[in-house]
Amino acid sequence: MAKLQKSIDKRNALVKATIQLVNNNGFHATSMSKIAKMAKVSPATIYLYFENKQDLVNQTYLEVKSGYTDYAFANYNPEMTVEAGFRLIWHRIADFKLKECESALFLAQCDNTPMIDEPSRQEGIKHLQPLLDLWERGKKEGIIKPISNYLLYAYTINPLSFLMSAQIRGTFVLDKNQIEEAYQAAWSSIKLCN
Amino acid sequence: MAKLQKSIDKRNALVKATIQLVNNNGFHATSMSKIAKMAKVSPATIYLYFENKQDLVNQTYLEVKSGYTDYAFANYNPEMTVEAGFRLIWHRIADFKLKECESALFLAQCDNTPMIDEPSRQEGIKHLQPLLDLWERGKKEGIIKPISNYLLYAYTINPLSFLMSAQIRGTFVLDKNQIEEAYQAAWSSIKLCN
DNA sequence: AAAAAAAGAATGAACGTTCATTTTTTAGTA
DNA sequence: TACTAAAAAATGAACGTTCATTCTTTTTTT
Repeated sequence: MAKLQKSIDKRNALVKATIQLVNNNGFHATSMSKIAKMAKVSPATIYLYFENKQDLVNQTYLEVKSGYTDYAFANYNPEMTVEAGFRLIWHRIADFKLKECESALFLAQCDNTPMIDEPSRQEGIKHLQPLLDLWERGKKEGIIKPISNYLLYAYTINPLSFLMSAQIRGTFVLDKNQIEEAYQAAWSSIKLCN
Repeated sequence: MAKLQKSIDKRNALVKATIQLVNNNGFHATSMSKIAKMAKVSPATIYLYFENKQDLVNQTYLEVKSGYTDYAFANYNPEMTVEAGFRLIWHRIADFKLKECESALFLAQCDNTPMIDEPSRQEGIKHLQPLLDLWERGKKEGIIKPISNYLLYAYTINPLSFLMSAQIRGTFVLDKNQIEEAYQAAWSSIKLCN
């Protein structure tokens, strides 16, 4: 196998091991030696690919985050109507959170603890811009309530994180019907009509 | 000072130190000796009040959680109409999350990492029952959408956690107007009317 | 044969927890 | 009330372990 491919494989194994260990045991119980063992690599090898533990976690976060936003906007086109665009993006995000739950769970943990440093967190937020632009357009066109983007996010996208967690914890299953109900709840919370 | 009071004070200091350290540095960076130092106590003393670190964290979680639900339902009365009851509980929860943000931030971290063990987590959920009962009544009366309580929670209560985090991170401030906008978003996402 | 990648063993520091001792509180006696 | 002895509470130092990271050597690739 080519050297480069082997390197990529090893790096990916490390990133994947980090995600799985943090998901199952929490960041506090995820040590470098456990990551190394799960990735079938020497602890010392990690330091050929990452500066230190913080760097490993930051890079893992950014990789997962951009996988998420790439998926969310993959077939979005800014020419769409506001409602169609929102429906599309919302469903892509729902899809991602429910299918790629390993990634989604990891992001939920990162977003709620200080395990990620602030620069990486800021970097991760940038990728959501197309959705924010869509919302601004929706407000101008009088289709979406004229409220802060934080509110719009809190009431349409953030609930999906909670539902994903509940689903993983096994207390609840989101079927197709419920996803549609969730979409209706999201849309009715932000649409402007009477 | 009475012996009992002194004990209570010390226990409270330990619980408070745990909350503050976990909030500021994360669970992974919160050690027993740091907790002891912040509570102005010897590390050994912690073990007079708590079995071990996990027990300290579990107990802290349950204490904060019941403070939260006590506040939420303090002036709620099951005789109220569905809409009035919901409005009241929602505003109490919003109040708590924005004023007692130390507690709220701690709970948000607990709810998104495996730092709390499963029995304590289950215990913490029980206290929300009055809200679930209210929702069931609302569904029967045709006032609230006939959807899962998980969805109702995700779209009305959970967004407040996100807004609280954003506010603490300083990227956003929720004023009185915005709280009312948030309430309208929450209510319009679950109320039943064409 | 030289260079790069990977390894295991070793590092000091920090961890959660316990131990032996000291300090504080309590309760009984004068 | 003042004194004292037993009990309880609290301590700092020390325990064995594990941590993140580095060092030296071996293996693999060029």
